[in-house]
Amino acid sequence: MARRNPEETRQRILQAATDLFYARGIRAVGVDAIAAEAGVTKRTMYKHFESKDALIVCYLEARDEPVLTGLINSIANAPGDIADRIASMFIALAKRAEGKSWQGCPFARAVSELRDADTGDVAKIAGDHKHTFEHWLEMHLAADSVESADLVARQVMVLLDGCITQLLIHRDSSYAYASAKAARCLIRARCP
Amino acid sequence: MARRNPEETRQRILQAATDLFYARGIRAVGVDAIAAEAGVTKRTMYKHFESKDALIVCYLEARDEPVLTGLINSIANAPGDIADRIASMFIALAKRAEGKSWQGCPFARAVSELRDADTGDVAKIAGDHKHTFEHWLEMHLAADSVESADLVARQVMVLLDGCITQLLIHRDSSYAYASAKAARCLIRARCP
DNA sequence: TCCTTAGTATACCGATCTGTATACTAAGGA
DNA sequence: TCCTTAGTATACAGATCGGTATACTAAGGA
Repeated sequence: MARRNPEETRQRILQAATDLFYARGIRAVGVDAIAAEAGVTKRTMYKHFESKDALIVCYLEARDEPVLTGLINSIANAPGDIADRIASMFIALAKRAEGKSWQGCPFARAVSELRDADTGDVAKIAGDHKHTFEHWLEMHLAADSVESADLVARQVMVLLDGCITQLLIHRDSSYAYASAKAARCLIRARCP
Repeated sequence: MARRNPEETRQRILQAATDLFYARGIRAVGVDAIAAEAGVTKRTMYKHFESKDALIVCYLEARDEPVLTGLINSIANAPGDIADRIASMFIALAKRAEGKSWQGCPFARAVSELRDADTGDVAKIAGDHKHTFEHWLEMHLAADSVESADLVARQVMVLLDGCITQLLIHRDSSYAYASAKAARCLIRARCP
């Protein structure tokens, strides 16, 4: 089976790492398991990624765009004003969290798990990801003439990650509905 | 050094496990490191705890009361009405999160980290802990005549864990201030 | 005095961890 | 034809993992 497209092989390895890291946790998954899942020898894996740490970084960097796209679509494709549309994001989240394969936010979980090692890189990737979405929210809130769009965007970020944590612990979608109501309230209300 | 108080030895082991699990993560810490930190041989450790899994469970169960006490005190000892006092909890959290030893919520991190193994036990302990505090909040909100105290308590829980996640990722206390304002708004506002 | 208790010291088990070494194969281009 | 490329197969190194076995010591109570 030689002479395959190298880029395609690289993607298969990255996909295997993504599936396993997300499902079981980063520290819980060994490189042997990743290579086996990708249908590739460990030697080939190390030709494409110099170490497990590098693979972890690539895994997180690769999640940035699809996760953002999913969140943004759940807002952009919803009806109503900006408050309704952001509330819809929480409802969409509740639906996804019902599936067994849903395991929360890969960025928050990576930061939770890797507390001493290369926390620097991981925290930066996670922080950039969260900041990107916060900025997107701020712009869209401002476009709908919401006052203090920066503060409200930040509060929605807090609600989002809090909602994810509650869903992961309780597996009870009513936390998403409470979060949706809170978001609507914070976006619409004129708070002192 | 024989003939020590067994209960005191057990506590020393549990304290070492607590320090290491919280600082570095549960999967990242080996039983050898815990025994060494406790100044005890591995053999002694296994006389007090039958396995690492049992030690993990004891670690989490032992965190329940002190964590709750800390949160409750940061509310009970603050001035103002219930909205002000709950807002103070977020400010106190921001202060604690400035310290390097602060690493977020031990329960949420344990659930994040242990996704396949004995997730059952761990998720139950974490869920009970969160529910206990949510119930405490609900009672105190109701005592101050806040409408929909159950909903508002749930929303404060979402804000709390979201705030912790943001603080852990960004290490930026302004997220706590935004959370405090959100909590005040949700407690005081009459939302549709 | 003797036995139980609580612990130490040390060594080991098999498994798994990240990572590397050696040797081979099949596809395609010059 | 021959060389480079992309990969396989297998084995192993050195460390660490959770957990156990053997043999010993020192403090107290009966």
